[in-house]
Amino acid sequence: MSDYFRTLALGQNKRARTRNLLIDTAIDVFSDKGIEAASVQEITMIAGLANGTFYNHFKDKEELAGSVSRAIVLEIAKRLAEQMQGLDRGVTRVTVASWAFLRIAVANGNWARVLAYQFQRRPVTNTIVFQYMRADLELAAKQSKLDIEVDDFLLEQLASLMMAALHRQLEQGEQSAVMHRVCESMLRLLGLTPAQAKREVDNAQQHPLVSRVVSD
Amino acid sequence: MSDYFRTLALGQNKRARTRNLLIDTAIDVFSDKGIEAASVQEITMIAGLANGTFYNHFKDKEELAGSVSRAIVLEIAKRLAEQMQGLDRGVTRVTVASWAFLRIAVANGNWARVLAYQFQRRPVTNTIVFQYMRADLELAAKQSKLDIEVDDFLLEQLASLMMAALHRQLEQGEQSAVMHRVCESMLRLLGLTPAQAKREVDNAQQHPLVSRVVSD
Amino acid sequence: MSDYFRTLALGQNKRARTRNLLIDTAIDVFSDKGIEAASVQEITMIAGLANGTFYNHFKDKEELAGSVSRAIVLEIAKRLAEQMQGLDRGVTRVTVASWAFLRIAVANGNWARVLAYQFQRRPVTNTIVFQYMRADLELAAKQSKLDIEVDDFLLEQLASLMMAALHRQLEQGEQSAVMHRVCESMLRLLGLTPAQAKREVDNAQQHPLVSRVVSD
Amino acid sequence: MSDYFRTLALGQNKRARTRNLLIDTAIDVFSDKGIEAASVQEITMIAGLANGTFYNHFKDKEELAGSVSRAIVLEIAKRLAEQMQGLDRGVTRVTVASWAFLRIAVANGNWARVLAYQFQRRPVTNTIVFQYMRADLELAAKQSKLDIEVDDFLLEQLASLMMAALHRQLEQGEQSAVMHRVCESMLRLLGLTPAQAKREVDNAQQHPLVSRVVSD
DNA sequence: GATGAATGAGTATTCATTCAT
DNA sequence: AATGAATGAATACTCATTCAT
Repeated sequence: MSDYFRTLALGQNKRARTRNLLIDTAIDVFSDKGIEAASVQEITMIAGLANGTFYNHFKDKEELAGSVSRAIVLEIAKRLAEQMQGLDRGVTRVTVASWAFLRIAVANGNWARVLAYQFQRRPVTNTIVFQYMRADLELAAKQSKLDIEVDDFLLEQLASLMMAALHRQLEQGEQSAVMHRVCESMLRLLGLTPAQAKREVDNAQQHPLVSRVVSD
Repeated sequence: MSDYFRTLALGQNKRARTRNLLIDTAIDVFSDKGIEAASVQEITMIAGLANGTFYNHFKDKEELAGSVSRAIVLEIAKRLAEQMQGLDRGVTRVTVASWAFLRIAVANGNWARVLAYQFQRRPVTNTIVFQYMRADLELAAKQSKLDIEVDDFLLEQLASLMMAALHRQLEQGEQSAVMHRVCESMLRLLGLTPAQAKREVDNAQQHPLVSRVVSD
Repeated sequence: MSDYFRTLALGQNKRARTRNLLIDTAIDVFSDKGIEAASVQEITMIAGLANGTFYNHFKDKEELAGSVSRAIVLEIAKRLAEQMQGLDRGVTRVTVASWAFLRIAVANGNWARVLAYQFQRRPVTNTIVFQYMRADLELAAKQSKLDIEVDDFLLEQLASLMMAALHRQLEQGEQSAVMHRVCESMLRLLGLTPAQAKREVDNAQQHPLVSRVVSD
Repeated sequence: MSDYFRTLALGQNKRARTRNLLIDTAIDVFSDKGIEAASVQEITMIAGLANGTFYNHFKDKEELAGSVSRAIVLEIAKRLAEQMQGLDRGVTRVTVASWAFLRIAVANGNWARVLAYQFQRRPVTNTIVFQYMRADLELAAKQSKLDIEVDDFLLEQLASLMMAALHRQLEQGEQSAVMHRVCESMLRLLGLTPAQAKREVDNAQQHPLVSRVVSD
């Protein structure tokens, strides 16, 4: 059973610990049977809490689902932000961030599943990660004179490609080939030629965020 | 209220007529509140039928959802097949078919919504339309020496782009700009340069399946 | 699938043939899942008839259940009557009849099951077989000066012993040991000593109705 | 309305009290219309509880039926055990226990009905009462050199005789004659002569468990 | 803050029965 | 006689939510 967020809250007060226990449990249950099919009762039971405790922390399942995805995305964003500080080339940033995002999500199988479920329900493009992505895209567009319009629809298209990659890997296990390919697709979509796209992705693969992940 | 499939069944026996009435009603209800949230009771009530009648025609809601999407996709495929007989250029076929598919789905607002809901639940790439798409892609790859691998994952990526376009138009109404753009994206993803992609889509827009639709 | 009663009705009119088809089918379904759990719809479907046809022949499931058990019991009684004409010793008649009844019922596995189910629902002691049984008991009581009172309660006790034997054999297959034992129990209940009871049953086992059955 | 088990739970926590309220109510409803025909809704309504409360205590009606019969049988067994401590003669124990069991069940009219219904559904011979019975039978067989084989089938035969007596008294009211007679039958079945059986039952009738019951 | 028993609306599903064809 | 589509009452079961302790 996941204990990621519970562990993060170890030093905090009881309220925070119980809340994160619920989030950890929800990640497991959501990823197991989907968000719709999961019931509050099952989550609290598995968490070893009483039924009513849930409502001391969340208004309803919807709020929980939002908190869960936000917590996951925030956690991934935090790791990305730390390591991408040096990069100042937009295209590289986009490529490395996409690949690393997928990698981290899939490495935590349950995170990927929950994000995939949540993406079906509400667009993810307004999450923090995609706000960073938008900045990187604008940087890349300016630097590389890309033939694109950086707007919501572009982000949605890129996001849906990433989700297609998540789905595929949830069925077939983590595969760097899938990530390589979807990153190429994203760059092609941004206007790079197949050859350029391939070269960019090959380079990105060298970045610690990506390569280290591959090896561990 | 939709009456598309009911109308198709006008000449047939009562069983077929009731069945298609249920399908028409389900399209409305599904598109209104989603497939999960829709209840059998609501569908039968709106259809003006008794609760139990549903189960004379479908095992459960899942079977209905499958029948509904299949009926819609088949209907779209039928229209496409008729009009695309003359086209023998792979890239053109892919472009026209994608645009026309989107156009027909969105023109029947409820069809698009149901397909979008169903796509979240099961991959649509094994439906008839995507079997045609695969053939066209193989043709295009050979004729135009595209740098792609025609496999399931390619289809899934293309499908997810189309669904992104559907979603967008469901929120903001039918827009040829959105379709133009997503078709360009698809072609870029197949390896065409932005300029080539734009030219292809501009040409496709002249095809009756696309332009006529725009006008009706 | 059973076709016993259908075959009996081969020469008769269509009404009789359909009716007996329903009876045959009901025997199968009743014996498979019990009378309560069986549904009219399942019976007609398996019979290859339309739903509504049932009600041309029976008022409801209860009437069918009655007809089915009556048909079975009558059929068994007919076979017994033919072969027991020569016997004029009451105790022998009771023993042979009981054993033969059990044997025939169990040999038609489905008959035994249906009788067992029906016995739970209504006392069987007013069926024709038990009317014969009563006569034989009275004969035996007079001839052998048995210390019994031949009344409904005696018949019910004997019937419940026979049903216990049926149940046992339905679980474990036909076993002459079970029949031998339950017949001894019945005779003990009628006041015979264990030794007498054993002797009577040993003799009864020679009777064609019993021994022939054992061999076929 | 029964309140036997509710009363037993008076000192316990609310959960136990509600549970026993459901058991008491179920005894009434089961005995009124049978276990199959009873509905969960009716039971909760009569108990004055909400529909869903049922499922906080029992998985389904089947589990309730099991709990109800177990509670009844356990209660009867408890009373028997207390009062039969002095008896060390197997045949007497069997006779007294059988008679007392029947008497207690019938005195609580609804208990007898529920047991009769449940017996039709699952063999009762593996309940606690019949485990005691088996021990007593083995004792009796050794002490009195009975010509019997103490196994499941013997218990089933004896149980079915007892149920025949229950049925009879449910229709016609409690009658010591019926009990006297079925106890004689049981002893005959164990190999006693009619005269011995009668004497044993006459003696057993003097035992407090039996005679006191008769008087209260 | 946590508990957990109780609630009751909501949903799926079955099935005997009717009746027009 | 048979058909079979339609009915709708009946029932089981789930689950978000409340609230007294």
